[in-house]
Amino acid sequence: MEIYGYQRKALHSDAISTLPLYRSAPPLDVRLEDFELFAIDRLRVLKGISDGLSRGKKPEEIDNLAKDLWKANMRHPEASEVVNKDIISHFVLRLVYCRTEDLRKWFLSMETALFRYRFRLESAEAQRALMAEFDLPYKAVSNSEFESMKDNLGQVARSIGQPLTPADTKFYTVPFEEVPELVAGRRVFVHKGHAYVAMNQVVSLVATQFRSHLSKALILTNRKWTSSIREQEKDRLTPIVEALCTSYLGPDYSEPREFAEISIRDIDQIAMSSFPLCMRHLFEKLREDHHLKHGGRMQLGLFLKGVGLKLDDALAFWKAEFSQKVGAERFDKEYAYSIRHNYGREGKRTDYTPFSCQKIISSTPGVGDHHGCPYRHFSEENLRAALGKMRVNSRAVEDVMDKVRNRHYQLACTLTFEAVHGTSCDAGINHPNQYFSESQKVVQSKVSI
RNA sequence: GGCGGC
DNA sequence: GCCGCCAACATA
Ligand code: SF4
Repeated sequence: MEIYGYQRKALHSDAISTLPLYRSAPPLDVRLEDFELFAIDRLRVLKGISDGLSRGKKPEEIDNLAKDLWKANMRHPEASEVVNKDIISHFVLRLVYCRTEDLRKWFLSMETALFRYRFRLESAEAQRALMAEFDLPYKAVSNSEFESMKDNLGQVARSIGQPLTPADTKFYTVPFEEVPELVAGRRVFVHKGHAYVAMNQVVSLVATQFRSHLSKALILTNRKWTSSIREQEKDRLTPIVEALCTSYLGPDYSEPREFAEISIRDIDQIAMSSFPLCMRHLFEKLREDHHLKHGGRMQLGLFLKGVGLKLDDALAFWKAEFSQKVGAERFDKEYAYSIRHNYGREGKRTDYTPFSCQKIISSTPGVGDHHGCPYRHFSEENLRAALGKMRVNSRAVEDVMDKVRNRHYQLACTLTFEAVHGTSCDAGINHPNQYFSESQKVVQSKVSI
């Protein structure tokens, strides 16, 4: 419809698939209030996925999450309206999330994650139709062909750490020049000019397409919005869009508290994926010894507060460990007060800021202490071992050690961050909580590629 | 961990 | 032996 400057066209894939590609704008024969209701429902889904990602949930957990969220929010009493709701809600949210770089990025990631999950559920024919829409000329590998290639395919699969399971035998072929990265990385078997691409790889490629299309569309929408739509829809859509913008369901830093909550259940996953080495080490020692000395409790405790662990959860978390060592009653007596105090609930009621890198680096841990900065306070041997556990490749380890020798501990930490996440960190690391939130950003957008 | 109170 | 109170400080 010309409101969005798109032409209305039939969705080819509609006939067999319920997963739209959102390439054409929706017809507007919907009650105005439904625009908003639909959009809010979809927002709940995206927000839920976003939360799941930032809690370090694994891909299959995200799948389940997406499934539940979709079921819970995107129903419609009339079956025929389900697809409509899907499309309308998507386009309304485009208007809401097109306006800034950050909003676009968030929306893009969440929509892509959602798409990826839904794509996998489609039938083989529907998937092919969708791929055709994206000009991905893939051909399914027949059973007999698969059998004859089985050994070769299995070998490649094993070499990239994803051995074939009897259940998952879906492969596609494509002219090998279509997938240069996969070929270059030897992640696919190539035979007679054709690359044999596994289903999960196909999903990634399709998702990438989806992502890039949507990304461009969002930029376009942004322009149209500011230039014409906002004015044109002054009495209809615009108020709705504006209301949704300030909605409490927004992404990231718009809602510092509510959004960032971390629960005890997924704290281990998050520690693995996003804690800087100093905190990771404290965390592991705590789990191992069920105890930390004062300096460690301080450093880790405030950090966790900064990460979004609420007071009650913090108390439960520390108690669960400490009581194994000193007993619950002694925990209540000797440690609980101090935790509440750190959260600003006792005495002067100051909500203390977590320690910075400088503070940590200049601390002087004694024997039996586990706080401090590993780059500064670990022996070379221990540091190497620790970096190995974070799966930093040996090339990067040497770079890190080099910085350490020159006493550039924060730079060493930054290099570690970059090696672990495969992203550059131009800002540099100067606060553990900054490391954390920077890491979360990467983890979030990475999963949905 | 430090300081302080009984 | 019982207990209270304190420290911190990045940041888009
Ligand atoms: S540089 Fe900062 S964040 Fe990194 S380990 Fe040292 S103290 Fe922790």
